[in-house]
Amino acid sequence: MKLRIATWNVNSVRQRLDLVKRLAAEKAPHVLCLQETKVEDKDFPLEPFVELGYRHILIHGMKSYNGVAIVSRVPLEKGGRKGWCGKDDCRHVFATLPGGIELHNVYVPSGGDIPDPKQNDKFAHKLQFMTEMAEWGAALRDSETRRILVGDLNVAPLETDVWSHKQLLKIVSHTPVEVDHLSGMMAAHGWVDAVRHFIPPKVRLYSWWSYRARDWSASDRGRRLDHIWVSPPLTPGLESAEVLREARGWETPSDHVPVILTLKI
DNA sequence: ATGGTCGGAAGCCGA
Repeated sequence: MKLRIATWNVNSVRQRLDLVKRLAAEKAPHVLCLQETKVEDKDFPLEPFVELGYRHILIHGMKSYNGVAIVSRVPLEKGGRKGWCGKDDCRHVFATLPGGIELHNVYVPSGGDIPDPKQNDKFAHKLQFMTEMAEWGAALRDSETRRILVGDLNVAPLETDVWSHKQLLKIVSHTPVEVDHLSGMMAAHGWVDAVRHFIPPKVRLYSWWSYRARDWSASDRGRRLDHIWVSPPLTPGLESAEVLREARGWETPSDHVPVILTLKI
């Protein structure tokens, strides 16, 4: 069968229900991975998702900050949550999809403003988070397991993943140390960037635009912070990938847009 | 070089 997976940092799931509905209508992903749901589990709006056919739901949220969820039209098995850096601040949920495919939905810390781990605890946390995810990925590594990692990784690794490589070298999300950590995380497990598999690295590609721009589309100062990675056994089945730029122009948008992968399983 | 805008909380913080 074909499986379509979307990842989307919604910046409050309760504020974005109409747009989730629109995404479901227009793209019909089987599985939708959300970040920054910003809601405790007891207050998560389950009903609207069930009505859209997403009956299988895994949530991991807290008050105000962070929060991740997997909602699915296909059964989810062996679901769980994982904490990183000695805390559980609701940044990782995982589940097994039909066919035994492991799916991980991750929200990497943003990292604050100052790109120096000595001066900025949030930046130190971000680097530590990626270091631990690299170790985790290395330990899991094998040649058979079909595994998918999606989420807001808060790093734009390529020069074409930002509007100006030169101007963002000292801006958190595109500093060399962050790109190194993300590359390390990728190499440790042998992850393949499923989006760049289809959209060549020379092509500019963004998934996030700041709310602060007067005209996000005209200035187009975006970054590609949202990613879908797959383990090597899944690469032969990759069919297409898309970053839904138009969603940034929807009414009361998130500052991130959905990233969608279709694969044969 | 600076400030611009969201969301959720509560009388600011994190993005």
